[in-house]
Amino acid sequence: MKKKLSIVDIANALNVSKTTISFILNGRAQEKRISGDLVEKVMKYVAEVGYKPNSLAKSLRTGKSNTIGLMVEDISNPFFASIARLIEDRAYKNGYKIIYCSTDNDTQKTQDLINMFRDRHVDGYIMAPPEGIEEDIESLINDGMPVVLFDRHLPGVKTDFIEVDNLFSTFNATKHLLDQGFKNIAFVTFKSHQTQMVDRIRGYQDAMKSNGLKPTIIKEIVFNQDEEQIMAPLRDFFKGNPDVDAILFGTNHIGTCGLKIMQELGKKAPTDIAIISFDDYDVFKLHSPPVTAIAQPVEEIADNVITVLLEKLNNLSVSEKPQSIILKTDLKIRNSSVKIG
Amino acid sequence: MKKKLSIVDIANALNVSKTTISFILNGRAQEKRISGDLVEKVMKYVAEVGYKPNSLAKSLRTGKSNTIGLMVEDISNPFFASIARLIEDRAYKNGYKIIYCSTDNDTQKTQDLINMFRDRHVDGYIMAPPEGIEEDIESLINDGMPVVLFDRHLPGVKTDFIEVDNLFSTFNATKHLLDQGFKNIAFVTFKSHQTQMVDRIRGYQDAMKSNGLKPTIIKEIVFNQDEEQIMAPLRDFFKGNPDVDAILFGTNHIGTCGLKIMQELGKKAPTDIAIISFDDYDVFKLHSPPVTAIAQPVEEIADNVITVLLEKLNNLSVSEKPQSIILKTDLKIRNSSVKIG
DNA sequence: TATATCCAGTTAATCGATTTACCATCAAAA
DNA sequence: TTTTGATGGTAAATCGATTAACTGGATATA
Repeated sequence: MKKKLSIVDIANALNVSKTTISFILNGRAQEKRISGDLVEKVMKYVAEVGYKPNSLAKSLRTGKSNTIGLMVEDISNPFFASIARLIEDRAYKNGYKIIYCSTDNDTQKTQDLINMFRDRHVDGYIMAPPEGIEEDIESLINDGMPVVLFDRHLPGVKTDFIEVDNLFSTFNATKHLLDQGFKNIAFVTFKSHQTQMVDRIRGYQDAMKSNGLKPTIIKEIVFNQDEEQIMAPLRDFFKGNPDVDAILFGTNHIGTCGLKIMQELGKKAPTDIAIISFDDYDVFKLHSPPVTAIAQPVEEIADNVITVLLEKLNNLSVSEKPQSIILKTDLKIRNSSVKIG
Repeated sequence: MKKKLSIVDIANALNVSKTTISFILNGRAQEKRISGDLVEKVMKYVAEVGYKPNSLAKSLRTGKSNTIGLMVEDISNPFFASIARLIEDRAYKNGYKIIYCSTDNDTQKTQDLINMFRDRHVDGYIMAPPEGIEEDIESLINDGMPVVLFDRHLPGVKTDFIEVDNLFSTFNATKHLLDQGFKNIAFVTFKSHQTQMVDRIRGYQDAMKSNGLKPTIIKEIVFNQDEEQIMAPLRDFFKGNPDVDAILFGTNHIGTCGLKIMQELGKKAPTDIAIISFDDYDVFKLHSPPVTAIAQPVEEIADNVITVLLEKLNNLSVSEKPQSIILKTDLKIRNSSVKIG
């Protein structure tokens, strides 16, 4: 177990002060008038022995950790997993590491995680915030930490966020169902007061009303890690509402559970019930017949998130007006929502 | 922006030396004979002002970072995402944070990532290693770092690993197809010399041979982030082999791509071609008809991985014999592989 | 009486960097 | 001759913890 080299070892080996080594390694040689000869000698030796500065020590001194904290609802959800993946790539390319975790939409857990991130001196935060976390986020912002929210935002909190046009997306999807001749359209989703969910429900309601229909069939299910806790109420809903002819699901997860229940009950889409789900992914594409879905622009979201955060990390432009970026979704119309007969 | 409190601030406020504070906070008060009165006073004050030790400074001094580096092939793949999720949960419960990244099975990228992890002083490594990384892993182990591999292992390298019985799994799946009366069975997978893939191919070959058939229809596709790079050769394969009546796919990703191609070409499973894929997930469960799949015990894998790593982190039992844990898979038989007619 | 042991802590070194403040030397300018 | 300025660096403080070694006084033992 060879001991790791420190800057002192380098300094001693070359008979130079560690200050000089530090300046050279940080590209401040010119500014500090270190001779080209010495710079070359040091660089060569450093490369030769493979010396790398200890980043803990560096972080302790400078206060920067080159780490970004990423908090999503659930990293095993394909929507969040693919965004995490894209963010990871861009972050690494820019010299940042990612520490991530899943909040489970649990306020207490999220608070603990924020404390942990804080404690670890992450340089910036990216999060899909749960409810009730406003104060903690504000406190972060007051302490000068860059925070970028995505997928949803916190109404009172002044910070940048990236999300999609949820209201229009479900409005448009509901319209699509109405245009196909469906009337008893239900909206099934997770129970939540988060902005994205409120907007999705509103979109559904607005579309129904604009067609003179009552948007009354709304089923909200409590978020739970254990899938059976979601399946049970969903099953009840299907059994209790036999006259529903179309369902709009609020997220990919609940949409997938819905498909499972339909499989269980032997119901076919779209002949028995037409289906549209928020968040497109392979399950919907490959379902036969394929399921119409509201596709979020995952790459664009990830790109915008990391771009905004990097801007904040680089400019120290503290108090520019926060950006709100609203992206468009794409209603992928597949034949499952065509009314037959 | 309130300044963060340091141990010195606490010491000054209470007129006590910082050493004493440190001992108390680290539960060494008894051992160091600090009076109960003082302990109480310090604890109370610390709780009151919400002081938290700076973990960077702590890590710098102690050499421990309470961080685990997790490297998977691709965090957006459901198999790895769910394992990551489970590991994350257990790690946090035990006071460890996770830094993760995707290797893309790229040796160079993985080397860079290992260096980064090393640089960040992670306390332990969990990885699904790509090819050609043997030396780097050995160097980690020589430096006394705990390393646990999963999903595959590196034959020459002496370290713990957790994986499934790949050979039996594909043997069994192939047998199942043979029992159904299929004869022209193909094995389609990613090109790889990794142990899990070698075993999976062997399982297929052994089963075919044991039935007196030639296991010649093997298609290996180069791993690529860009899905179309996978789809194209796969499409060619389907078109070029019209007499294949069943396919065993080596991973969920390639299985999913296979389903997409079949959808494209209007081929139905199992009437046109029977399908079995390694790695079970929603896409296979919900496909109609559902796809038979080899389910890996994701929770068990994650559990074993983190348990073994935590053992290594706690015991400093340096040189016990490394454990090789081989778990069983479960062939989820669904009707798509029933030969009809 | 001299020495050892127990208290209840404290001093100072240390981890490995960054950064502020300073110091010789020499040439040119006043 | 003294002052100024550039050149090419270095010494020491600092970030915020942990930890080995020590201290001064009271009590117990030889």
